[in-house]
Amino acid sequence: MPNNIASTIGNSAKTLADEVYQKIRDDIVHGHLTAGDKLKIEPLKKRYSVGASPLREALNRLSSDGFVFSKGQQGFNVSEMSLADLEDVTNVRILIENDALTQSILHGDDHWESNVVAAFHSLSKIENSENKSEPFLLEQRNYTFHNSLLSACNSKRINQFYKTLYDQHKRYRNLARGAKIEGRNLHEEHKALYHAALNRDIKLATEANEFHIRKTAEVVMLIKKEEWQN
Amino acid sequence: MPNNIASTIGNSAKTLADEVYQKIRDDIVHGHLTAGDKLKIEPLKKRYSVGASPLREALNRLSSDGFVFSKGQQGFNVSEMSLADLEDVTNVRILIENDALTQSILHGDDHWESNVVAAFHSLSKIENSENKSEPFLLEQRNYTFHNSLLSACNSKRINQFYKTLYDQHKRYRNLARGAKIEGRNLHEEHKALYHAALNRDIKLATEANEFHIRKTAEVVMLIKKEEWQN
DNA sequence: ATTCAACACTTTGTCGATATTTTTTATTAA
DNA sequence: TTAATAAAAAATATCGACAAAGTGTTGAAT
Repeated sequence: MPNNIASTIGNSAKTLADEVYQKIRDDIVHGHLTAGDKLKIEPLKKRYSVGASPLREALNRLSSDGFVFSKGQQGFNVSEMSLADLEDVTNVRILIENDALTQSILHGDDHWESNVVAAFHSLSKIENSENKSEPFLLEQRNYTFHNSLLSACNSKRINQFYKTLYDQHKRYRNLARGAKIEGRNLHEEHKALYHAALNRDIKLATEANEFHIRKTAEVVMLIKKEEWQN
Repeated sequence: MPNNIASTIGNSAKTLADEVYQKIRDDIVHGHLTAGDKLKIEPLKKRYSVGASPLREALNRLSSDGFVFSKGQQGFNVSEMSLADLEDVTNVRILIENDALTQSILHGDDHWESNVVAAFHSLSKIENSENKSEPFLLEQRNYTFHNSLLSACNSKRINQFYKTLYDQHKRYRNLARGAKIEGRNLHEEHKALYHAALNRDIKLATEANEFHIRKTAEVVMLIKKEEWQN
């Protein structure tokens, strides 16, 4: 019967390695640690206020996930970004997410439906408004919506892989933050996906999902084309 | 200019953590470490003759891959096996492998073809013979054949995920080793897959692949049915 | 300019100490 | 006896210091 705060608020007994794993992952996804950066142990110890052991454990997990790469005896680096890699994340994410979506549509019950409805409503509310002052909130509700759609997929592996792919894609998406996008209506894309899913139309829903993901990737490609000399 | 043996034979500068990762993974796949086993640090240090740091780093990577699970502050355990999990590996492996196979058939060149031909020939040679004295050799050539089929898939993520899924499936397959299988002709299944792939018939090839994988899973289910109370 | 050797830096791995947590055992009260 | 509680033991997670091994660099000699 431990009566510390963590055990009363949440249930998860997180280790330091878990925490620093999440922090570094976030920093990579949001670009605070940029592609190719060398991840030296000593500076990181100070930055995240942990010892070498949990740090190295976190870096090992991140390299399994593909956010970091380690080679021989040369330590760790933040994974590189490239056009080819963006294409890879995009294709694999579509494959995995469309499978999850299909499973969800097949197995989703009333509870699933109402979650989707609620998430879509929350997202619509700030998508429609002209007030773009809350990019964090928008990102959060965007994730909640997409996640609700897939939440009735009961494959442990698909769910885990999907989360990794979502964040890897988000890392690319963050490169294009603030870019002016011509002729794109995000809300309409979400709406199409939403209605197809609730109508249990697998073909339409997966097509809408693929379109949505590819569009996002295209925006990034357009902006980074020259930098990646393609 | 290091002149140790490793650098002359192979190229990869492996760390102790890399080595112990592979050893533990092999021991799990081959059942030397059985489902649910507690992986205590001290005994493992002696068993693999390494210190705690590389050991914990290996265990962390294995838990990312799903061979091991770690919860809160309760150390590491070998992942459990169950009917539901076998179904999950099977389904996800089919999804991933069929995508890889499709990509391979689309992009495979002459070199790919000749690799497939060679691997199939090697496999056939020992599959046809009555001599079952070499299960290790058979397993090796089986892997080489399947791998050659997928080798023209150029998605880094699919390739990595596929290897993990193959080993997780192999872990289940090993449960049924030596079981008498009625009415199954492995060679015919491989042959169908082989010809469809070389004929660039994606539909036929992926169907043959799915059939092959499901058949394997069925054998395991049949044997473990009661034990898993289904 | 190229080669080679000495140097510094980084990473990897080991070990031991410590705090925290979990599990087990023992004890007590009903 | 059973159940609840307290104490003891074991295991885990973490840190810091140090040794070993590898990498890269500098600079002199050819």
